[in-house]
Amino acid sequence: MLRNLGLRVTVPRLKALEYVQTHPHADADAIYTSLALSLHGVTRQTVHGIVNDLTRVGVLRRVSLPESASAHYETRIGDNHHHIQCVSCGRIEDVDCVVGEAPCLTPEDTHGMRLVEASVTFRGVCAECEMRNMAHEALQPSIPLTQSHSHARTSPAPTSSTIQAKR
Amino acid sequence: MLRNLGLRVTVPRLKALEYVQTHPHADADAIYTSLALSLHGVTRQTVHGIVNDLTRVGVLRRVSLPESASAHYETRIGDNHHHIQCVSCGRIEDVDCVVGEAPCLTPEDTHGMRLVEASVTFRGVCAECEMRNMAHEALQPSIPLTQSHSHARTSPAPTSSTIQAKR
DNA sequence: GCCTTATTTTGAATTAGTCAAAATAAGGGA
DNA sequence: TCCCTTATTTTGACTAATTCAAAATAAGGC
Repeated sequence: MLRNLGLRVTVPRLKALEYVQTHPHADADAIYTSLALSLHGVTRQTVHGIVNDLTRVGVLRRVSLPESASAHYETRIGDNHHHIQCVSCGRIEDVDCVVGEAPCLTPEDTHGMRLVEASVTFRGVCAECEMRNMAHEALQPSIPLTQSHSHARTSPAPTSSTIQAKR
Repeated sequence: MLRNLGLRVTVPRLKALEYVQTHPHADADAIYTSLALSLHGVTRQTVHGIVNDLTRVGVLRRVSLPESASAHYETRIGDNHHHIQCVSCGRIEDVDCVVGEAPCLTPEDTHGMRLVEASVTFRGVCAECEMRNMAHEALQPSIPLTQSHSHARTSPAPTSSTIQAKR
């Protein structure tokens, strides 16, 4: 499978591929953690090398989402499907098909660029986070008038750091 | 303007805002470089604090694009416009949304999530890069059969590092 | 003009990822 | 099957983007 793409078949590559197949949208760190369990010497660099190679030959697809600092990988390629991500916990799901105005997917003005791809990312709030946020709001019914970034934090706001922590 | 959003009006904030207004899609580092010219003590942390605050109150919009490691900021908010980015040089342009309001597209299956927004990102190749790439192809007409990530690089491939270098 | 407290500054840490050289191992050819 | 070439992995250092926390500063309501 890898061989006729010009890549040698190695244990780390196969394990990484298997992991992404069973864990769609895994990031490099998750793959590393998984590989480290069975192989003793693997490092993050190895994983980065692998995902870069596999992405280049088209076995993996790299997905960058606004709520995640790290790139995610998936084996489902070829169908240009999209993603929906919870802005609160970072959960990612596939979206097979979108409905809406076609013009939204064909820009009127490309500013002289040749279009390669249109990727749609939906940002949402998953049921669990919605629930959790409601509970919080019940305790803090009104929006404070003043709030700063470093002090006077209103709540343990589920920012991207929370998302990272979920890994 | 900032005052009735619960934020104090400070010189760094005003300068940062002014810079983003005149330089749409600026990233934190570009803002920092600009501020450092006129203000002597500003640091990157200050800029991050500012853009975080201004984004939170809705004066700025944070834009994360696949080809850029860093976040970009813009003052054009409220109209739900999209972006097209050159995959080669990282240049970003606005693409107007025909619908104009938040979710201009909706997924067939939201996987139980409440939809917040559909962000559409177009990836393309700008005219200049197209030109440059053609010149390169003329020199290297065929794709090598085997290629690795660390050695045997085919060309100074315009990856994201190239984009970073543009800053 | 003072005082509270939001902002900025200072300094250190974290996360994601890259680069390069040395060691290892895949797999085509003898 | 063994050897040799060279792709891949390992080792180690490094960069970029961003965050965290405590101390110093300054906005703006009184």
